[in-house]
Amino acid sequence: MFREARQNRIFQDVVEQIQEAILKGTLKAGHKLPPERQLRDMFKTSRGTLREALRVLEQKGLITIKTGVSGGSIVNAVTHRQVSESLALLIQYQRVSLRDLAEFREGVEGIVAGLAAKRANKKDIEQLRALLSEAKACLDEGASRWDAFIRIDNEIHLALARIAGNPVYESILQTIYNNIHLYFDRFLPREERILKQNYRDLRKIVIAVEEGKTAEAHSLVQDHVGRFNRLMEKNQKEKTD
Amino acid sequence: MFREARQNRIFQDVVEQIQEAILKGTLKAGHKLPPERQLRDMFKTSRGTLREALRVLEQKGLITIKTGVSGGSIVNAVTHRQVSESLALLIQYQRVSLRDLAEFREGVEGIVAGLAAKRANKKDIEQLRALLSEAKACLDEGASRWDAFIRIDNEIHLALARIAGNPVYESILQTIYNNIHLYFDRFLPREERILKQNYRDLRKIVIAVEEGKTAEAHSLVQDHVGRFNRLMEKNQKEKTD
DNA sequence: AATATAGTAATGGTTAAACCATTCTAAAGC
DNA sequence: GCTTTAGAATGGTTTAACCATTACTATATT
Repeated sequence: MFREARQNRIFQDVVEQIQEAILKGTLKAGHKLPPERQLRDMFKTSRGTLREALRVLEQKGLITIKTGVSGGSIVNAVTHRQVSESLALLIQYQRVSLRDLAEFREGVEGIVAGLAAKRANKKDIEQLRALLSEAKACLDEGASRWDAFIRIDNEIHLALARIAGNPVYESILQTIYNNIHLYFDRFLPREERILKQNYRDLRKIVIAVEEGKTAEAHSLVQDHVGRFNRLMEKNQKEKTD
Repeated sequence: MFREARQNRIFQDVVEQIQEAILKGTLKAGHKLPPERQLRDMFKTSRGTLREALRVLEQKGLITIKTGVSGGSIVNAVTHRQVSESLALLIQYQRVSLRDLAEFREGVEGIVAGLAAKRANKKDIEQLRALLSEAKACLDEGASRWDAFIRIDNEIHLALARIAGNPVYESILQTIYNNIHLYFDRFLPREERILKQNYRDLRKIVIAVEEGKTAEAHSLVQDHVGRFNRLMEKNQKEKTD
């Protein structure tokens, strides 16, 4: 299955071989790698070195490691993986300001909405409609479901990214949404008036996508994201004053 | 300097502590961590576990490890680091098509150019002008410097991203340019006519930025990137036919 | 029979001590 | 003064053992 390891840094060679196998599709998502002690023999190396290699692969997001019997290293799907630690780190440690993120989202999500309007098929529309009615339901149930509403709101944005059909946009926005909740939790005002406004925005957006109106979808999303961002920014100012 | 390690996965705890110190600025870029054997004592763990932690930090791009006396783990700068392996992996293994990347660049670089035109100061303009005359020089020296010309072309694009003043756009575009050369090398036709056209594009773009014409900068860059992409795509088709 | 409980084995996580490989520095020799 | 060589400091690797977690199975209890 694998070559014997060579090179200065043996673990690096092991990483490359396994990565190669995963990315070339020899090892498919969901497959389980042999146990560490067996891999050690296959690569003719020591367990410590092999574990350093697995650590790197885990950090790259290529495998997930579980303990216990029937645990082990499981191959992750290559697509849809987070575009990365690094962007996540930048966001988490706020080297990137809320304003920066907001500006980015306004620009990029506008483009994505335009593409989505151009490319949505019948099934995509159905998904958007389903999310929309979930959102409505949350809103009707009152304050207890507001967090669920916000989650669905995000899902609609990510659905648009998927529908846009470009994995670059999709993975980047996914990374951003995976981390932006840090800001949402702190600065997003939970008021019915605001959430209802959001719902009306989303509804208009879905309709524009459904009717294939690219320019309208673009500007609607831009406005929606922009309004959202200004709200958070105002809230941020008030909290830090 | 550090707490003693705890948690299920000890190396994870070590990673977090060192990462915290780096991102909070306690450990500054260029600083050297103590040798492994000393860190092992500080964290009251074993060298193997400690090395797994260092491997993770290295993979995250937070430290660089060198062998030999006066080697060791050196802290990297947090900013301007690659937005990541993952996007890089997607590009390198061509899970992302040239078409996807092209579409992304057309959209995003257009936005960035608009922002740059709005925000460029005198010094920024000087930098752009300098790059532009370097590019001209390469072009005049003929075919031997064409690769240098392409490099400078990329630098101008990245300069615009920096001038736009949003680290999110900047790091993402940097990651893309760090990897896209794989496509350039294969599919970019080296013809004087094309490079000259590129130079004229760049010149117009710099002038638009200089004069603060945001909309013009936006559409010029979009056209420039678009033309470039169509060329590569045509070349890709011919080569794979 | 259904359900708890305890045992068992497979797997990753950790430790320890030694040795190897690389690289800088300083002493030795010319 | 230059070159060569020896030493030491550092990361890289190996080995062998033990610990911790978890799924499954056999047993005991109801």
